[in-house]
Amino acid sequence: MLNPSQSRQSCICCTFYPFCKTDAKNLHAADQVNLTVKRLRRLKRNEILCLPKKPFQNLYAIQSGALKAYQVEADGKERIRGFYFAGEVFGYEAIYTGNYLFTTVALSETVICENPYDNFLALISSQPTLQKHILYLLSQQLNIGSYLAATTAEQQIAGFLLDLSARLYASGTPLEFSPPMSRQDMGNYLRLTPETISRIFSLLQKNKIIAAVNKTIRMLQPEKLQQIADGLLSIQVA
Amino acid sequence: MLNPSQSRQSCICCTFYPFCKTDAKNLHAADQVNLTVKRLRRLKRNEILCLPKKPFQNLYAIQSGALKAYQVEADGKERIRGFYFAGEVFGYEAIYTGNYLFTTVALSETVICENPYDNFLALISSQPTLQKHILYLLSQQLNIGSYLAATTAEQQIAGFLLDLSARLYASGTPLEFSPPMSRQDMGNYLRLTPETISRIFSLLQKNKIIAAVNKTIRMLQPEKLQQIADGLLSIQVA
DNA sequence: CGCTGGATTGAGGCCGATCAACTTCAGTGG
DNA sequence: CCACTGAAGTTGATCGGCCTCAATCCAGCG
Repeated sequence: MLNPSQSRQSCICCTFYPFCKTDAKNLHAADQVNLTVKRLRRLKRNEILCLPKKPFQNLYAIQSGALKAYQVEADGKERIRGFYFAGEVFGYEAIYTGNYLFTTVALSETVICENPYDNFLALISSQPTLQKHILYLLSQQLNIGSYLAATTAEQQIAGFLLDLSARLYASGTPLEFSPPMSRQDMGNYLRLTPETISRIFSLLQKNKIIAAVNKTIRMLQPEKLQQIADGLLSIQVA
Repeated sequence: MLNPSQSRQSCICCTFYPFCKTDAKNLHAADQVNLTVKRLRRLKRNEILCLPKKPFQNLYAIQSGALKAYQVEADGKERIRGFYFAGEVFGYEAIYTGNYLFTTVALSETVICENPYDNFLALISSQPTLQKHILYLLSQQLNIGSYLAATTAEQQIAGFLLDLSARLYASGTPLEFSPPMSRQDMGNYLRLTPETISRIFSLLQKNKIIAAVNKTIRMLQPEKLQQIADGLLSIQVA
């Protein structure tokens, strides 16, 4: 599969590349079609990408940055349903309902490629390799968030950190990364309060399992983090 | 989309029909290919369909019955990751990892259509309508289990019941259905104990919101169930 | 009829939520 | 550069919902 650890400032590092070329020299007929309809967009922090009940039209390939998708529940509370990072695609859920379900905002400066679904269908029909890649990406989405099924807070948080490190691909070592979302957002997503997040982060630091300096998290003992996520290890309180 | 309320004893009512015909009179070239590889299988109750780490090869279209997919966690406990009913497709998650992740067993007598993935890819490449339908089904899977994000037990259970009623399509009214899984399985899936499931079922009955006779559940006030799922209403304890 | 496993009901304990105080930090303007 | 401000993060004390453990009930079945 594609290597998402590269910089994603241009199409050449997009998750759809090389199926969705824009280099003029490489254009085929199908790419020509594609070129006319897709559109690069740059979102500022907190800028809204889409709103719920908006008719589904586009899939979005994230080139850099991060998105958060949330619903406003009937009781008025915000509930975060997912985060989307560079190399991933947002919008699949809306195929089923025909409308976007979530309010989606950029967590930081974010570059996305807007791809109309009709065009997308035509594109993957003409390119079996791309079709396979798309199904792969969709399958990935089905697998994300498995740690949400965990029962204890420390299991969920450990799983979340491991997931982040795998999906964020910090430039250097994957053991160090900067979550683009607030503790509040983490807690909301994991159905935990920011207080609980904070407490467990503190315990993880006291046990030298992670180190948090500024906004950066370094995993000192990822294997222990995995054990915690698996329910094989509990954090020492003392 | 297809109407899953029909009986599903033959291909004519499969979720892939009419894309995946077996009627000799309607065979096209692509169908011929398909005919040679797909295979109907009948599973007995508790019969295992697939095991974790088995290389991914087939997608399974469920014609009748129900499947439960679970993992055995590192700590040895069983954790149910999903239920699959007639008209749905099982196996998408495995595309990403290349191996099946779950132990999958039949909850009752179940008829499935085994479809090799390579053949599946070829099939949908040749049939844009089917491709669209597949993406629709995949998107549906992404939307299932949204009630798992709820915070309270009664919200989750109410959401689960509404989900069941929509996906089980009981022959007569959708307000009455028979969950094919035990309380234990429900609780495991929702991260609740069977005791909690039982208690809340009792409360729902005392409040005349549902009626449970034998294994059958009848929703007396589905709108209240929806309100509970949405966090707008709490069950009266008295 | 008794056996067996699931379902139900009750009593007490623990984990995470709630509420509140304090600290840290980013952003702003003097 | 520093003071001010408001939001985010941390830490502590208390509360409540769900889990745990246990007893009982019940349906299915030989």
